[in-house]
Amino acid sequence: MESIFKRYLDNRKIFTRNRQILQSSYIPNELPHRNEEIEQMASVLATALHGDRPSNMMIFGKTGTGKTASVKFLGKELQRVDQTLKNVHFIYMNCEVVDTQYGVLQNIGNQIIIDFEHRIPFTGWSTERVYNILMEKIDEMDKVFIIVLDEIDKLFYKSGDDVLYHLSKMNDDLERSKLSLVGISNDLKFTEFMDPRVRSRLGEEKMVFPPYNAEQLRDILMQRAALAFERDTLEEGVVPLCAALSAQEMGDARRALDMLRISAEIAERNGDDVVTEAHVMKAKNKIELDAISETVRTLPTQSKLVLLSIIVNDDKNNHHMTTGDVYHEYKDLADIVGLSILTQRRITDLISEMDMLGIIHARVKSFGRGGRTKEIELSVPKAETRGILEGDEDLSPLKSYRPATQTTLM
DNA sequence: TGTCCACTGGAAGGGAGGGCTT
DNA sequence: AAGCCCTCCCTTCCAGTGGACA
Repeated sequence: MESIFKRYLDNRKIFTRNRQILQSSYIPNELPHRNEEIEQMASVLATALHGDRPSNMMIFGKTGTGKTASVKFLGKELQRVDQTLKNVHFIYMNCEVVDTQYGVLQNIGNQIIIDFEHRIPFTGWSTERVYNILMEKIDEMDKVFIIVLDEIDKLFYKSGDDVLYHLSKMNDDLERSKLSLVGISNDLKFTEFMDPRVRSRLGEEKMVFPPYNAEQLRDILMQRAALAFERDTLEEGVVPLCAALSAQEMGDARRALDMLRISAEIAERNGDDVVTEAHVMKAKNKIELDAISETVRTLPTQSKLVLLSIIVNDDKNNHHMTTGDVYHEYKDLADIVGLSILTQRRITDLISEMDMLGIIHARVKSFGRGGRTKEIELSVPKAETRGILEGDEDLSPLKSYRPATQTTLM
């Protein structure tokens, strides 16, 4: 019998074995169009090789402009050069994941402390204690520590500048070791709200990564495509199209790489030998849709319920609803599914969160005597979103729920 | 010009849940 | 076991507000 896998075997391969080269997390040996930036950062960080403290640095730039890749690249290089001297300890962390005071200190600590029984527990200790142990350990090692805080704005917005204050001050209290901070952010303005002392200490050096243009994106894609694809598997227009589409999206290289990879995956799954521009367009749609459904799917249950309330309102031809409208509907729905009913104050926050995620659009508007409230609109496709929400177990009693008080305008 | 609506969004704090310390 | 600590999710309280309307 012919195996169902046969047609996949017969296929010419599109990818080489090095498919992961197209992941944005992959750090290539060379970063096209970032020489200047890397050079500049290197000149600052090189101080560390002689055992001196490099200036603290802030790096700004939109998503996918190569900030993280450049810094990680430098970290790798630094450690390679430093192999004999052992002067430098490079620490990287992403503050979207580690976004509390305690978390940051704990994370740094555990990157330094190798022996298992002395690790810092993820909860239980006072922050001060973690700080003290950390400082002791750091000083004891007699090295230059470069601590990279990626997406530092997230940390700041969530937990304030206390950690940053302490970390930037730690250097003054160290006797042997030295510590230098590198902050990465895609938000240029966030430092405005920081304590001026922290701000000036953190921003001893500043850099801005400009977005890539279509041409530069093309070079980046070409470089990786050469390694990740077999010969003659890409139609000529594919790379330029990915580059052009992503250049419109603020020159996001990550996006461009994803698009290229997904285009090829679509082709592969179709059993096509060559990736065409049509595949790219499909990939573009898929990326957009996936991003939305992923955010919706990972919403907390209460937020999902609020979102569903917004959809139900929209169903009632109420396309511009207020917080009050949503809250009314929400209470009904929560009652049906047997979820505790939160206060309106809390719902206001959930609405704002979803606004920030781009799932809905909410703006404060005054209706004169009608009061001042948020006007809320749905900004995701309704049918798909409803489908996702109904897939949530906690919301299953609401499957195909339609409001009893359906107001029809006809 | 003032009133007044329907919230907004800050502040403070409670309590549950994780886990350490003694 | 009792006493801590830190974070997360949430409540309570409330001063503040843009603008239609009287």
